[in-house]
Amino acid sequence: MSELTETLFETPRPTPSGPSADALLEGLNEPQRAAVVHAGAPLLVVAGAGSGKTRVLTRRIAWTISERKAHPGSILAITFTNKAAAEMKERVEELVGRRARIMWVSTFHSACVRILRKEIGALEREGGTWKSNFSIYDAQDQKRLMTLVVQDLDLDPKRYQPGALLHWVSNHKNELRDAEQATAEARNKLEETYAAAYTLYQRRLREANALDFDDLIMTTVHLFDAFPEIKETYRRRFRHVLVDEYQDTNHAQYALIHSLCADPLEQEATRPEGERVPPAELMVVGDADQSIYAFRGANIRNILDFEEDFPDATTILLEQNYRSTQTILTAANGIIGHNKGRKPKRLWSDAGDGERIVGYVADDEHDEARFVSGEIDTLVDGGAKPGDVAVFYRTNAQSRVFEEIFIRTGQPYKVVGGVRFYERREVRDALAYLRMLANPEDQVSLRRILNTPKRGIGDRAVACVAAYAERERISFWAALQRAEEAPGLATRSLSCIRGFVDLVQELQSMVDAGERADVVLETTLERSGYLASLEESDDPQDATRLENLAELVAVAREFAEDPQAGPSADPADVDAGLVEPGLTDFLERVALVADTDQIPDDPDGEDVGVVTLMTLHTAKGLEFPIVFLTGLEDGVFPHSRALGDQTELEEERRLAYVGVTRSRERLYLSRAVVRSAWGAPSHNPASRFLDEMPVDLVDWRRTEAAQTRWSRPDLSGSLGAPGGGLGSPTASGRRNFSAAAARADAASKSRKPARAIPSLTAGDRVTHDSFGLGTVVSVEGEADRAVASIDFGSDGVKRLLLRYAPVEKL
DNA sequence: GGTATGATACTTTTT
DNA sequence: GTATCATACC
Repeated sequence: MSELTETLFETPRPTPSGPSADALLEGLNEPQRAAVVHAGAPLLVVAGAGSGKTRVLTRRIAWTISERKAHPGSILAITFTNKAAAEMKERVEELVGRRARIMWVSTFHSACVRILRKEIGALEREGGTWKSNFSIYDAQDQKRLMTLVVQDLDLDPKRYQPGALLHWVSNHKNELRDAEQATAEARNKLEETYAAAYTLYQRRLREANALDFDDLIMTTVHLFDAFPEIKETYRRRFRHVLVDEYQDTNHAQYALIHSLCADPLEQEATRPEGERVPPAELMVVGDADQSIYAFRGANIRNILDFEEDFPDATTILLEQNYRSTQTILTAANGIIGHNKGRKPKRLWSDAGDGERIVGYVADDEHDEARFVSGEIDTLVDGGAKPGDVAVFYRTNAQSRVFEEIFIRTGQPYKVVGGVRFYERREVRDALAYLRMLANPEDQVSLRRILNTPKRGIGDRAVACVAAYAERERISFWAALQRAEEAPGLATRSLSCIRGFVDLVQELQSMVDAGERADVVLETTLERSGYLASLEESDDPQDATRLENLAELVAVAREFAEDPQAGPSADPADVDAGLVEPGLTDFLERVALVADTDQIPDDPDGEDVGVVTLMTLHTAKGLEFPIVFLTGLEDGVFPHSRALGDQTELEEERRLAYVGVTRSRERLYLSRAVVRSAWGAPSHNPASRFLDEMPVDLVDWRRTEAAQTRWSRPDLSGSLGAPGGGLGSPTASGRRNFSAAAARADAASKSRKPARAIPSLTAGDRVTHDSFGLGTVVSVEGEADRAVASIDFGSDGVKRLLLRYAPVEKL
């Protein structure tokens, strides 16, 4: 950071008149300026990787406020993560001062929660209306609830896997199709069952006064449809709507934006001219080439069709990259150029060619990790900071070998993602207690902690109470309070339940008194015996659990003392007195905030930072001077699930594009000839993405270790002489095939024989965990390894590699 | 009702 | 490699 910028930050807060127009446009190129000052018609900014889109967004907001005199409260800016939202707000505040605080800058989900907390009372549910203290169910809660639904409907959980059902439900919600519609559209027995599960699942959510992530969006859209006057309130309020990462929006999110920013026809018909609410001014920013969440419902068509959806739209293209060397961009362009049907776009840089890309073909994943580790040592010796280095991989499981070697060599590192803090068992248990206290109808949370720690309320007792609740049409919590009346309950169980009910009531009185979140949490952990049970245990893991709980208490305390600090804090709410240090607001904060704090900020000055490990998905939006892109093998990256499916392969390619463009100065590419995936070693050919880059950009290397290995007689085999040119990754892969075979053979001797795949033929109906219901089109292959083409309806035909998988489990 | 054991499946994932 | 689940036992 230059002295100049530092002084700039130290100048006093901008006066109410704000910065000068010149300052807001300073340092921007022509298309960037055009995007900042554009007024009126909907605007699409196609922003290539590293083209300064965040700068454009923040400057545009500042421009709108200070030059076009928009009220900050009339601005709604949507980002994909809370971290991005916090950063954007901060940067706008630096430009226009404190008044920027009342803007809404948040994720789709947070924005919807804020609307729903205020308005959801308008919507009906069984025996009343929704209450604003609703719980928010995440993936784990959803799975628990769906498991209960499968039990209630007496379905075979093998045939109807909760995960597959949820995927199906989620797809419907993203498309704004509710359970009634799904039921009406069901064309066969199987789909009817799926729809029945959807229906009951939604009923259970309503009974629990709970919404899942997808509901947050869908319900808001439905609310706007059902109550035009509510929609109008928000249309009047938001005059300027900005959406970041538009390529990752799904249909429901699109509909939400559309209802705020399109000129509704029905309005023109029913209202006199003067009373119409004109549409908000819309700007969306995105890059179709970086769309990597289609598998989660994101619809890349939203960005591709923008000009048709908003007929008078303007499009601005940002192609100049300010991040990477031309070498890196040429490689990235080479890869992404292989995708069909994309709008032409070519990133360029005036930063010069820079370093050549380094490639490495490893013997196996350990060798690959050794190479990365050794290379980092060399770089650090040459003056690089460990914090400048990132290691990317396709799946979280691949992080292990890197961790092993870094631990051994003493290289400090940080893994981003994987098992997150808020997904740890003890943290979720603690939060389940709190959620159940805040919303006693929340059955999933209640049942989670009912017998945690063990207090003698087992499956039998739970079943009795559940049956009683069902019969009396009362909530599970109400049934617990009246457990004496439940038939078939053992006296022993009954007294255990009484003890639990007393505990909860005592804790609830604390919540009702408006006690601070951290106090409630600590008391709960204490009185419930949860802490004691961990303290008594001699499982070493439980010591860590205690630490994590202490950390959670610290988070709660921080929140209670200053509700406006923290990544998703919304000063607008705080100023309006909406956020209180109590339980509901704390729960909302943790429900919608992932552990973004894990990602280290740019290391400045003395801080050398540590090496960062993460998946390619997590890497999106970040940048590092030095990047290692590992596991470049067909079957790993691109992922085996995507092989043979054009659509998915293109998404993998975009992921490769994202990975490559994260790098500023140096890029390393590596692959392993043999890699152990769950038990058996497998031999994978070089990733096709390697062949898609211009050959002359990459220097292929090998190390001493690899040389010795190849010259060992038992490993070199008869397929070819060791050594020789290394130019082609495919050639060296071949050479090592016998090594792979030898190891695979040795491994298989100590392993029990693989189970054959039961016959699977065209026409069979199957379920898949992610894609839901499908019909088999064809199967090719042998006993323990086959490729099946399966038609998953709206998801298209997939080709899946089956390994020892029984049909039903696919 | 609780616990130890073994078998089994699962490895993209922001909210 | 590991988390979850079913089962058999106490």
